[in-house]
Amino acid sequence: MAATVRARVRAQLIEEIKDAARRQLATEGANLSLRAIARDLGMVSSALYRYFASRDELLTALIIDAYDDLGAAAENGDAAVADRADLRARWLAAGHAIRAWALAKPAEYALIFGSPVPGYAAPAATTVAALRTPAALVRILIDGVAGGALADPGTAGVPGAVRADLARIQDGFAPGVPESLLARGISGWIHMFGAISFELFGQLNNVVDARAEYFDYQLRQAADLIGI
Amino acid sequence: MAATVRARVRAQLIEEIKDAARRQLATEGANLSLRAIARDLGMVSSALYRYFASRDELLTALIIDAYDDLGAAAENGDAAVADRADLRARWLAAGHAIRAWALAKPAEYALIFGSPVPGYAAPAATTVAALRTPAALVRILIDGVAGGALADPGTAGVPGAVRADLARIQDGFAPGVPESLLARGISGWIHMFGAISFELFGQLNNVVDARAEYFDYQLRQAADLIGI
DNA sequence: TGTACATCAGTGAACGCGCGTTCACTGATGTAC
DNA sequence: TGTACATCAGTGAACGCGCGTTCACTGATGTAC
Repeated sequence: MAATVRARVRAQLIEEIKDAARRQLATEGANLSLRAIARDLGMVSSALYRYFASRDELLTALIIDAYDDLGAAAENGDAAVADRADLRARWLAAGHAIRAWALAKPAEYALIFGSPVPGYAAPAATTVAALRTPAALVRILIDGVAGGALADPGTAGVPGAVRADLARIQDGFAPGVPESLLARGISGWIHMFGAISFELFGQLNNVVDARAEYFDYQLRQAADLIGI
Repeated sequence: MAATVRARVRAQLIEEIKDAARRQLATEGANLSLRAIARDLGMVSSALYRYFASRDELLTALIIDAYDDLGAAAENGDAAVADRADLRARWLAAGHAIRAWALAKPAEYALIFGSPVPGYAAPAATTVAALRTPAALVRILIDGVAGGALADPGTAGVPGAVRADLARIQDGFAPGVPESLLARGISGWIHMFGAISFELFGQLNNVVDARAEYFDYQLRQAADLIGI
C-alpha cells in the first residue's frame, strides 16, 4: 500500500542517517556533528529533525543499536557451540565473539564502554539494551545449574554487602543461580570487558602483542574461577 | 635572583593553566577548549601559546600528569603496608589506592583509560609515564620472588605466543619474575582496571551497588590467582 | 650602580572555519468522501 | 475513480553561538658591559 511506501522510505533513511553517524563515530569520536551527517547524505541539516528530535536522541539510537548488535554477537557465539552441556566451550565462544565484535566495530565499542559522553544522560532504554550481553552469559550459568553440572561454591568470601545485590540480580535475571556463582560470573564478565577495553584503548601497547592468545588465556582463568 | 622570579611565575602559570584544563575535563570531557581555559584565567586565548604550543601539547601534559599522579597513589598505597613481606596486603592496598584515586579524579581517569581522543596520537612520553602504576604492582611480585615467598607456578596454560611477550617484559621490567607469574599478574592488573572502568563508566549501575566491597572481592580473586 | 639592548608575557584583531536548532515555506504523497 | 484536504519531507535563511591559531604590537622584566 502507498502508506507503507512512505513508511518504508522513512525507515530506510533512518538507517542511512545512523550509518553515516556510525561512520563519523569512527573518525571523530562521540562528538557527533549533525551538520556533517547531513552533508554526508546530501541533505540540509535541518532535514534531520524530521527523523531525530535532537543530537542526543540520535546518540541514544546509536547506543541502543550497539548494545543490541553486541548482544546478538554474544548470543551467536554461544549458539555456535553444538554441545550445549559444554559450559566452558560456550563461555569461550561467547567471549571470543564479543571481542571479535569489538575489534570489528571499535568506535561502537568505545561509545558504550568508553568514557561517558559529557552532558549526555543515558535514558532507561539504553540500560535495558545493555542487558542483552550479560543475559547471554548468565544463560550459560542457568543452563549449568539446571543441568546439574554447576554446584553451589558456597558464599565464603562473598562480602555481606554484595549479597543483597546478588539476591536482587538472582530474582528475575538469573533464577536458580546461587549467589556466589553469580558473584564469580559477574567478576568474569568484568574481567572479560576489562581485557577488551585495555586492548582497544591502547593500554596493551608495548605490553602484550599476542592479543588473541592472551585474551583466551584470561577467559580460561575466568572460567576456572567460575568453575566451568 | 631575578631570572628565577620570572621562571617561577612561569612555572606557576603553567600549573594554573593545567588546573583550569582539568576543571574543564570534568564538565566537558576530553574536548578541551583553549579559549574557555583562557577565559577562566582572565587572559586572552592567544596568551596560552606562550606556554603550550598547541591544544594537543596541553592534552599531552595533562595525560602525563594523570599517569604520574595515579602512579604516586599506587606507590603510596603499597608503601603504607608496614609488613613488606605481606604481599597480599600490599596488593590490596595498592588496588584500593588506585580505585580511590579514580573515584576522586574521574575525569583524569577517563582521560587515560577511556576512549582514545579522536585525532590525538599519544607521544612516547605518555607511554613512559603509563608504566609507573604497573611498575608499582610488579614490585610486589619482584619482592615476593626475592623473598622466596613466590614460587614459579609453571608455564602450563600460558599460550606459547604470549611467552615471547612475557620474556620481553621480564627483561628490564620484572627481573627474576617467572613468566607465568607475570602472566597472572598482568591478568590481575587488567581485571583491576576493568573493575574500576566498569564502575566509573556506569556499567555497574543497577547491577552492583556495594562497589567498594565488590571491588575488594575481585582484588582478592586476582590475588588468589597470582598466589599471594 | 647605570645604561643600552634583548628577551619575554600578554593584548587585540583577524582568518577561516565549525556547530545545534528554529522557522516559514514549497511541493510531493496519502486519505476520506 | 476523482477531487479536496491534510500530512509529511525537505529547503534555505537565520540566530547566536563556538573554536584553534597567527600576527603585529606594547610594555615590562632581565642581562651584559
